[in-house]
Amino acid sequence: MKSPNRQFKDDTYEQLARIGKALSSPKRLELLDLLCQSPKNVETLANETGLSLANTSQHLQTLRAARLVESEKEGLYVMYRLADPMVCEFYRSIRVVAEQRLAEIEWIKRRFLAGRDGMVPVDRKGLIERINAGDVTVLDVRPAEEYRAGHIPGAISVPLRQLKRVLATLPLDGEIAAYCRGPYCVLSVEAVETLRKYGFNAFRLEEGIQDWMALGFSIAKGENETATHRDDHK
Amino acid sequence: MKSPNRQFKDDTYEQLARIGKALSSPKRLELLDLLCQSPKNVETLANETGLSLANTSQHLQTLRAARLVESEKEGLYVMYRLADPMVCEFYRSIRVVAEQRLAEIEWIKRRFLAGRDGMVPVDRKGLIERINAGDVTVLDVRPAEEYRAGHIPGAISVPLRQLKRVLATLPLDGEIAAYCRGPYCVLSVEAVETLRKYGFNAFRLEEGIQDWMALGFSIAKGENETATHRDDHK
DNA sequence: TCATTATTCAATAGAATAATTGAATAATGA
DNA sequence: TCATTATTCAATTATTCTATTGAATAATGA
Repeated sequence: MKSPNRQFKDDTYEQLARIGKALSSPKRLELLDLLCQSPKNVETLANETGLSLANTSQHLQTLRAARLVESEKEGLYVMYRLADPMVCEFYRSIRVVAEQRLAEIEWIKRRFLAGRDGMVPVDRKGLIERINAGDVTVLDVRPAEEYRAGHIPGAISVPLRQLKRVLATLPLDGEIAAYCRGPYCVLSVEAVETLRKYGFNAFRLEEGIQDWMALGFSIAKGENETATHRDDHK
Repeated sequence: MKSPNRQFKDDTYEQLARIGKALSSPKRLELLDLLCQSPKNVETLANETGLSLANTSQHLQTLRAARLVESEKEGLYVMYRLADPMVCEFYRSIRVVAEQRLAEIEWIKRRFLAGRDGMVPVDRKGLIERINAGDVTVLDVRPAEEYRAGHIPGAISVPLRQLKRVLATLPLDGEIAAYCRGPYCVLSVEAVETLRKYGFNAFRLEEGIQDWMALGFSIAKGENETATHRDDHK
């Protein structure tokens, strides 16, 4: 009964909606956010998101059906990764649109940071300049694996759990910036709280590695520089 | 029971998902596509999409709830428009991701164009160059209103229904390119079919005005140049 | 004022989606 | 081979979404 024109449009927009549907669940967006950092197995993703294993698996399969992620069996684990770096850019563009259009996001952020010591709104532009100039010690407080997959050049990998252990090696006189996965990740907030408690002059860098790239800066990949850094301070 | 961290994340991704949900329905994507061309009232949108009025209204309200579109009462009509030009860019980015990731879209396109005369795969790059050089007569076959809201510089507004009426004014010896709303719009396909039937050397330009802008080219706005053009040929 | 037109609202039924549970599968190493 | 571990599958329930219908609202002009 449908005209061929109508059929063509229906079929086509139906395909576009596959992408939209994949992005219509908060948990799937969180999974994408995590996968933008580095490939991960199902259990890791389940732990990070607070979803059950079966549920995580189902969401991942939905994302895979929309061809936004791919999976590969590696030994006993199934590793999920973005199907294409463009997916990460696209996720970022949703984030940007949402932040521009939905004032609620700003409120939620404020409410969360209010009372938290990591808060203090920083002159971000100045901070980024000082970081690029190498005037600031930069800590990458994500899991080491994510650091390896890509980090801000010169940043030191200090997964949050190890922070207390390396406090002694950090400069008490200079500035310290901590960053993590991006604006919705709270690792850096906690890192800054700890650092301040111990008297460091620490700030949170809201930008994650993807934002850093989007700002046009280069990134570094590969091994943890923690050890090296520790040696420097021995 | 939830930790503040978890609550923050849940709240935030819930907001992002508002955008995703808005994009999870084929019909809403089609509505966005149409609104990227120019503001429109509910009835026009209902006719273009084949939705009932009430249903169209509901979908539009969903889009408005996600702050992707805005509405304003103008006399007896309610005009809907994009809330921000960035929404159009964002819609385009979904389209690009979908076309890159979902091979199905290419199949659907091929299936539709197979047997249609508008098909003939054109050397698009060459065509665009010739258009920019002014070597091609370019027809904008969308409704006049959309032409007014923005068109390819030098293009002539010939809404599809008026095509037969202006055939006599078109050059039989040169090339003619027809474009419309973009790759999922079939106005230009029909225009090219008609033009060829009457012996013109006509091609379809798949790019819509948004794609044209994304290619870095300028656009023109304002009045219909049809009359002027007709005068040229009198 | 009343009739007309464009749009929205409200209620409903059917379809699709998400989370949960427990069972099934597949790779690994004992 | 068997037990273990990681993941997926299948079935169920609760929830949310979509399309439809008919009534309600709001602006317009007779």
